[in-house]
Amino acid sequence: MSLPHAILASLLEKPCSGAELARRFDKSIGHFWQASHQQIYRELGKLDDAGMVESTGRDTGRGRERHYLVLPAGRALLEQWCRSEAAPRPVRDELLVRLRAAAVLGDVNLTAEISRHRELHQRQLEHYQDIQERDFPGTTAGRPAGGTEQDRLQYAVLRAGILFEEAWLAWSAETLDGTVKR
Amino acid sequence: MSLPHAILASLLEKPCSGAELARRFDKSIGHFWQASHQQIYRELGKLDDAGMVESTGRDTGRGRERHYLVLPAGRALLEQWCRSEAAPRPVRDELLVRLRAAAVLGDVNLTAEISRHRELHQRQLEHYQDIQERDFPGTTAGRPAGGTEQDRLQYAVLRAGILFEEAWLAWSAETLDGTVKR
DNA sequence: ATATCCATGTAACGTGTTACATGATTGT
DNA sequence: ACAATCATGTAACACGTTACATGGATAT
Repeated sequence: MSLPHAILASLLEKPCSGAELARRFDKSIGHFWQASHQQIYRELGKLDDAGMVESTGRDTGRGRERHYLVLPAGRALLEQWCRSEAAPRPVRDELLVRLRAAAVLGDVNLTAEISRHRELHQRQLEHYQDIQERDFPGTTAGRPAGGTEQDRLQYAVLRAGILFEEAWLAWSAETLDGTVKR
Repeated sequence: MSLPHAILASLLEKPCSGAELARRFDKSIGHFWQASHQQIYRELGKLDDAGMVESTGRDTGRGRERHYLVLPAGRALLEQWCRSEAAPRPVRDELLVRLRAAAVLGDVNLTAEISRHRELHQRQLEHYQDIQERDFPGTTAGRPAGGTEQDRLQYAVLRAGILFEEAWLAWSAETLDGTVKR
């Protein structure tokens, strides 16, 4: 149940239209909470009905651009959610199910698929590193060169992405090493 | 779309009833692909209708135990799926959304929540390590002490869980260090 | 004017979650 | 007989995905 909150956070940072929100999602929050434009429009509608956001151009219908703005109630909701507790989601990965299935079937070789994933993760890691260079220059590992509390939080989020991709790379390296080459 | 395949793999390993499947799920495949018993019954019904599995005790209705067995068609389906390609799912983590929101709000301290997650991940890691000791004794890191291809695949799956939890621990350590203590 | 693209929106479906209901089994 | 428990199942809903439809804006 974090999509509405992710939307509120993004809108709070900068009010915008649904389409722009969808685009911005792809480039920031979407790195760890994805949503299609249909989901976003749906949630924006609900948030509007609930009085959490305000939309310019009511009753404008289809092709008309609508701008959204977070209302105080929306900010309060986000803050409350932000202070609440939630359990971490367990891992959910299809490739691991495939590995388990291959272990049962006994005659499926997953080397190529693991390599393919490895390259995808490699590319994702490079992407994150590019963002790091752009947004947090002068930082090679650990903590940012300085900056506000907000910078540190943003950096922490990016850092999580980097560490996960690195974990994937480490895993695929040792797995390819152990399952095939020997 | 991997739940039916996860079920097929688990059933192929050992035919059983829906309830037992649900229980076994919690302890093995469920570590990286969770499902409630309702989901499992639903999928078992579909797999049965599709002729992928066979169930003893047709028309037995509610409280009657039903045993399921994978049919050749089911095995073929699993094998085909196992050879297919799929993109890795991007990270999806609520805590990171919270961090982003906190960065926007500016007055929410997430230290306690991060610590709490850290402990949960620590426990999960220990759980995986217990499994490692039990199922792959004599292995401290890297690859198992020997064994069949199937052992190596199973080990790789477990290893993925371990590496992810370690990545979480590394992240939370450096984040707690960078965001608060200074 | 018409082709193209963009923003918004609808519809249908699949997957995941929560709550509850019913029939069998077991223990007392 | 009765309670407790277990296995199976239903219902309703939230979330996510895919495909498509409509209105407006832009360019030729």
